[in-house]
Amino acid sequence: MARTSLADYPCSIARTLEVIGDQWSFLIIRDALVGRKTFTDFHRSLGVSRNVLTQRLEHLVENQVLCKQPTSSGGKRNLYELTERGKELFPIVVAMLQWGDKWLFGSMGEPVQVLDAETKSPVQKVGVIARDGQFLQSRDVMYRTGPGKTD
Amino acid sequence: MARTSLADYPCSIARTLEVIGDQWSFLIIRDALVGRKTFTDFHRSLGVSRNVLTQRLEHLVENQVLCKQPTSSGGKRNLYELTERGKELFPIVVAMLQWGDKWLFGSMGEPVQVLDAETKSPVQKVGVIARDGQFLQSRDVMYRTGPGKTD
DNA sequence: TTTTATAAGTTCTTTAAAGCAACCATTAAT
DNA sequence: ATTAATGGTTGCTTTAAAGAACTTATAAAA
Repeated sequence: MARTSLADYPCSIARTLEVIGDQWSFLIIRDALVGRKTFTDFHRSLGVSRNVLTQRLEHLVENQVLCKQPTSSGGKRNLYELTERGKELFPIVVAMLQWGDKWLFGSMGEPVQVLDAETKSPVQKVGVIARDGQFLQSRDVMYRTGPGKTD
Repeated sequence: MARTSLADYPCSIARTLEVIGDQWSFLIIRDALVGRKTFTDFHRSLGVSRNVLTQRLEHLVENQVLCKQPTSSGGKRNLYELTERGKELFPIVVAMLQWGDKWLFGSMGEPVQVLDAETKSPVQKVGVIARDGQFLQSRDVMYRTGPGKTD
């Protein structure tokens, strides 16, 4: 049967997953973050089937993560670029990258480094930081119902 | 056809997605982070079908994100708890939560707040931070091939 | 102590989606 | 003018997700 839609779950994580929570969407965003823009770029990079790629791009455009712009030359050719909303997925992508580096690449070291473009030094580890600047682990936090809680 | 396996992609993001990159795995981890441990807890919370849940739990155990412990009473009853590896997914989950709060909940405000348990104040926004402490956007970074790059 | 309920799966059927390949219409290069 | 590349679309096959029914074991209730 069809995958369950998470769009109406009263949970930001579930709703986020509804937008970007499949493998291809996520990898498209990764690709977009490093500058890929065309259908063929994505297709070659990912090895995803073309119909699925079409569908995913459409879905990301609908959800305003990407915007689709016809190229100057007109015709069918389009460019897919990250919107502001899409660009703000950046910390999630870097956090996943770092987690994979640490736990899935063992001794080889990371395949790609993320650097501050100005200073050329690697970025810090993405983490959850308290108001007072302390790094927090999952055991250091609690959860409270916020204003948008509906049920 | 079967979903393409990303396990051998030379990319930490792809490999991470192979471990946690479907909707249910992610939500299981969210649930585990807030303390849920049993099959039924997960099932009730997620509304996922039981066979799929079985499969996902197994996959997460295989990938050492969860560990499966028989309860003291013996029998079939198990507890699924996050390993260290699993707990380190915390920043990813919080980053997704915050993104969803900002972009998918509009005026209602966030449904759940994450607080520093000690001070009871909300945590900071998860972000990519440079060595010198500056918050970086996606346009502020560059990527470089690291030691683990194979092709 | 028999019945009932709950937990944790397993199995089966249906249906939707992923993968593959072939096809098509434009645009760009030769 | 011909060929190749781009950006898809269409149709087929296979797989996996959803849903419900069934199983076995433990715990609780009567």
